[in-house]
Amino acid sequence: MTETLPTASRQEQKGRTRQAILAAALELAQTQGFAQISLRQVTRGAGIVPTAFYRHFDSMDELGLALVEESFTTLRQMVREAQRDPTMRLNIIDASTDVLVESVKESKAHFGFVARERVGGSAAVRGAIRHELDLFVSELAAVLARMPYIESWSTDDVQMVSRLFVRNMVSNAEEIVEMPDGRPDLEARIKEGARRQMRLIVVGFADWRS
Amino acid sequence: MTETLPTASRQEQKGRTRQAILAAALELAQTQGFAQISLRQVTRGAGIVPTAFYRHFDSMDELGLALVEESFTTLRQMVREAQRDPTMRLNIIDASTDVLVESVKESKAHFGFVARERVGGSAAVRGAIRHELDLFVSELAAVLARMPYIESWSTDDVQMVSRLFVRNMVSNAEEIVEMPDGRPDLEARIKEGARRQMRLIVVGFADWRS
DNA sequence: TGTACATCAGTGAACGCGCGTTCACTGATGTAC
DNA sequence: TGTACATCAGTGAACGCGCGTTCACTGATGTAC
Repeated sequence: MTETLPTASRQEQKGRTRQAILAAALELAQTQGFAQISLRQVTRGAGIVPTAFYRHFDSMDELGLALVEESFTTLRQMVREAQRDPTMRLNIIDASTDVLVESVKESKAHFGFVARERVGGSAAVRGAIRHELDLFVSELAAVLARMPYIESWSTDDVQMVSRLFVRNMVSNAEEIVEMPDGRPDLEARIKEGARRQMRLIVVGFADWRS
Repeated sequence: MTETLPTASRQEQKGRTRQAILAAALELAQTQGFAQISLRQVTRGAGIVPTAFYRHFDSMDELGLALVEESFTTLRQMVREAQRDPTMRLNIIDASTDVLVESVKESKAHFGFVARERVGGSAAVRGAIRHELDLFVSELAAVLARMPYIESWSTDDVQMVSRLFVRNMVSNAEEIVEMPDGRPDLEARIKEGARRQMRLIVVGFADWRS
């Protein structure tokens, strides 16, 4: 792409093109899956010529890994938001369900990317997502361990609860991503289901320990 | 393919080629995902020329739908086996976990196909799997409803339990499919996790009702 | 501040490749008499 | 049982297409003096 804005430094412009590539790839991946999209489709979507792609990424696999990174930044932001939420101390289950649903609706593309490519992507992308999800489970466990009520549990139990939470998070994110727009009834159903599942896990583990 | 066995009738031979196509596609889909494999790869694997493919399927999508059907036949066989298992009456949770793990190990390709293509496949295949899984949830609910202990629950609760069971079944099947061979320690871990999750669901719903 | 040169993001032509699909065909199996 | 014809699973050549990647290039931005 040639110069369009008067104040663009070389590196600003390069960054903007990189973002355009990432955005185009994320958009295309939503309908076809990342493994199905071609380098040429991406560059067409980003408004550059195919060969310019190589100024930013060595291969489609590297672009995929960049999208994994971007997606997990979004996920971690969700957890940070949840921690800041004051209603969290009063009612973990309802508050975190609300944060999950709102976050997923806000970043459908990133959550959908993780849910889809976790299992359907190329070997490299799949591996990176697995690794990030494992990290994420441990990070969430560290957060949960400091919560009232949970703080008395064993490390193993907290890790297990975290694993189940993340599994449910991925499942529910899948459902929300595929939810057609303008169906508040469906959203309420999914939310109620997510709440019940969380309660099942928390109550179940409390019973366990007693 | 020209005649090889002396007793092959035309339709027997056709059926054998069809099976070779299905087997080759299932095998290739395991490593690359069904959406990533080409008609020519499949026919190469099946030992026929690309154009012969059209004697059996109109398109790769139709082949995918045939694999969905085949896979769910395997899944339903698992439920039937579980129902015949006499230890089921005594301990639903342990017995059904055992049946699940054994069935998945025995039919990794089919379970992997469902877990993978449910979310990563083409629109047609994805849709067919969603539909079959919904049916499967209802069928399992009908089976569960006749179980001692559960038979007193509300229809809604049984449906919800069935949904959670199937969700956990898919998650655990994913893990077992990806399990490297010859790791009985990992298998035991997954089995123990699956047992705990089932117990969480069953105990959680019992509490619910009281 | 002005000039001469370096850098480098994006261009455009060209390539060889595997793809899905068409078509006319072959020759073994199946059927009618 | 033998012959003549029909069926049809699998063949092989050919096609146009989008793909990833190479290469020499252009021209605006950046830098040294």
